[in-house]
Amino acid sequence: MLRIARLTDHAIVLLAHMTRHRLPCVHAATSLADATALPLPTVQKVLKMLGTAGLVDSRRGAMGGYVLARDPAGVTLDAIIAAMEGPLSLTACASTHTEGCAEHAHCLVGDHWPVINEVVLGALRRVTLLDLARPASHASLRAALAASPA
Amino acid sequence: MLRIARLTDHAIVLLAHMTRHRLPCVHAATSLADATALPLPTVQKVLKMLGTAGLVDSRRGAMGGYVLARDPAGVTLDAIIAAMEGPLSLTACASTHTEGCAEHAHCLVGDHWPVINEVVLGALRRVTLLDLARPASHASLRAALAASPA
DNA sequence: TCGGATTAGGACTAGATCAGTCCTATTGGA
DNA sequence: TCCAATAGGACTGATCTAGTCCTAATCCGA
Repeated sequence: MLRIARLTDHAIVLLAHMTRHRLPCVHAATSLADATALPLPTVQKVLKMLGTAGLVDSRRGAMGGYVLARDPAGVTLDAIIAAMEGPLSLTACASTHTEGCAEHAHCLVGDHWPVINEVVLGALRRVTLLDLARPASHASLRAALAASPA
Repeated sequence: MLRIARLTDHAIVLLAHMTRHRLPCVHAATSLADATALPLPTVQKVLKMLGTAGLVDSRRGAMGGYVLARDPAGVTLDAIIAAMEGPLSLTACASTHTEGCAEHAHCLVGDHWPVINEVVLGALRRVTLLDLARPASHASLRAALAASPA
């Protein structure tokens, strides 16, 4: 467990596809749905969320569609997750560790969550969209991550 | 989001309490429920799961209860999460990346998940129960984690 | 030997969350 | 003016989770 939402997974697939096919620039939701074999309504929903988060730009009207808003090398995995699911917090305490946790008085552990949270976040921040879009051999990704001992 | 289950959070609170109060050795579920202000049935459920996973030992009968099965310094956060939620996998693809993912043919991203999964796992493996049980200032935890750049 | 204390194991229910779908309004180009 | 395409929101069905409860098994002490 501790898994990301499926919509987030879809978002990554879509963003990776847009990264690999940056030439036509504008991708209509329908063409993305075809290319990724995801249901169109779902693709539309995901793209809307990514647009709200500023990860993709949208163009309405005929010949409209979606474009990557930023350089794939600058888009980190944690940003994608945050766009789809809100800011990462392993527990309710992790972000704001005083409120939201009824047992805070008894829960001395709560003090540590923000730190742990930050460590996981750091791991996700080391992966960029460009890494994710690189097909097949993950030698490059592995190398990038090996820089810091896991 | 990307948060751990609440039962896992409870498990950590209980384990941390048992770590801090190792003198009486055997803790009855009732006394743990009192000490942590968690509902008794929930505490029982969590302890049962931790017992199955081998993190605590149980003694039935009068004067029975639960004891830590291992040295808190050797129990890592990822082991606790695994005990409560099964092995960590950020997506269905992450563990066994061929089956379980209907879109695998279109999803070139899937290749990267095991790597990312391992990085997050590594972060969680650096935190021990002893760290979590240490109250107040998380200087020690922060120091332990600072060993590897986040 | 008996009775009370305590865990083991499983089933069950109510609630929350999530994925997916659909509808209507808005926008832009031909 | 019409068609193509996104924007925004509401809605539903399915899935998962937390929490509760019940019965059986076990152990200690009187």
